[in-house]
Amino acid sequence: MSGPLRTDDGAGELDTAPVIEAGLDESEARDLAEAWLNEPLAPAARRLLIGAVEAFAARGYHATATRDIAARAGLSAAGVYVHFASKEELLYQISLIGHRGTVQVVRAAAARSDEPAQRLRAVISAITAWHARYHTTARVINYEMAALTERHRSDIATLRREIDALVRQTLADGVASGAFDVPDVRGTTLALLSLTIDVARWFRASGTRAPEELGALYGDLALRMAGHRG
Amino acid sequence: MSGPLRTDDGAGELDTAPVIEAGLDESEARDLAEAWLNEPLAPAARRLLIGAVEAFAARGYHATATRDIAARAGLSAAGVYVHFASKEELLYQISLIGHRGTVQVVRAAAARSDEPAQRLRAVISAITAWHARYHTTARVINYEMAALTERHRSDIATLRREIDALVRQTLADGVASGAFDVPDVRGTTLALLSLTIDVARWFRASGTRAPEELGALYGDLALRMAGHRG
DNA sequence: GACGCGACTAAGCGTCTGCTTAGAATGTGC
DNA sequence: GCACATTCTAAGCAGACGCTTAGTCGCGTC
Repeated sequence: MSGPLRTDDGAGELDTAPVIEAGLDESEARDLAEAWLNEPLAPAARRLLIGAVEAFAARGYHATATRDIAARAGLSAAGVYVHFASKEELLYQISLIGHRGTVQVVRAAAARSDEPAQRLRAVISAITAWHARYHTTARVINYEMAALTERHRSDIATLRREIDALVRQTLADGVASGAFDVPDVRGTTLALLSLTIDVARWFRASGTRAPEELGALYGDLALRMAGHRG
Repeated sequence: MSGPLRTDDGAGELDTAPVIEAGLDESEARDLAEAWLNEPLAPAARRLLIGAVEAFAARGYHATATRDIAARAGLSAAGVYVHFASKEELLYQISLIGHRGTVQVVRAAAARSDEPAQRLRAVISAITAWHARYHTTARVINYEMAALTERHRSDIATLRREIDALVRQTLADGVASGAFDVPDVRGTTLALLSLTIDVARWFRASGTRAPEELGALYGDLALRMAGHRG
């Protein structure tokens, strides 16, 4: 079986070991930059996804030619279509895998504490660090959604809604317990997620701030925005 | 003289009357959506810029054909090149006019008070409201910068640096006066601007929040992020 | 009413696009 | 050593792309 990936292949969920680094060299950094892609795939398909992420992030989906993606993966122009049904399917798979990774990171962070303040800090700093570490992937999945078909876009929207609901609930819990002071829970949720998503736009690996440092800063800012009494 | 707009035409600065609305009807809303474009231009050039903003915002720069922009302006495909030297020049003019408008709005807001807390609130809520009201334009000028030539991109970067410097200075002033508690001024400035820019990504005119309401919310959040003692 | 001039168009240039087709190469099972 | 499936490529199709060219149109000037 196998053949090119098409939408209706329902792939199961996988365990993602959280990636933690400290003082890594260049080849480790490169491995890490591709660690978002933890699905079991044919080597050529994996190379295509990685090449597509790099190209889409650098030039945008529409400005990227399938020939360029093929070349990055060491294939001829036609080689793409052995593994993926279309250029859009490539984008969809990147978006799906990327969003699944984010959701898992968010769930893991939320599981660390039931206390609203600790949970909010953990969740926001985890999303922030993910967007910083995998900023190329994050750029593609956050800014190229318009290039997806309507069907695919609504699949992705479902995953995004889970993250939104978790942050909103954490704020609401904190208000209920008296730990937070939030006059506009909906608007503040929007602002918090907005803050973390925009990291994908400006973050450069060459900058001075490590993903974890940025996560810590944003975790603190989130507590301030929530009016945390501490 | 005249002829197609090219980069080396140095156009002077203009006064932009701030646009304030309350209870507007549909045609007023449409006028308002185009109020970012307050330069004196030949009617066809104006229609081209407006059509280009709509098309670029909806589909992205690279996915937009010059034929589509021409059609929106009621011209033939070749008509574009009577007024603009290239598709990139069209993007650059949009970016330039848009950024000039933002800078003026920021300057006007900053001029309303010397007191750091009031100034921060005024500046952040003004940038936010601008990004919400002119969200189509804001989307183009914030997310299509990579499509500009290097020369044009660095022109735009100069305008953006002014906004960044003003916010950073306001935070630093507040820290110096004891009004703010900001452990990381550089990082908090980044977060504040990030918050306002991302409005362009998610804001829809059909949503429930008016630009000014969102500005007020974000102005309050900014004071919290700055650790304002109030 | 001839002239000049800027605004505009019909047609088309060379190139690039996503994707298909027909077939070669490679590896596996028996 | 033959059959089969899979991976891949060379070649190319039909259409779209940004932009140019040659020329028409309508208007203000004298």
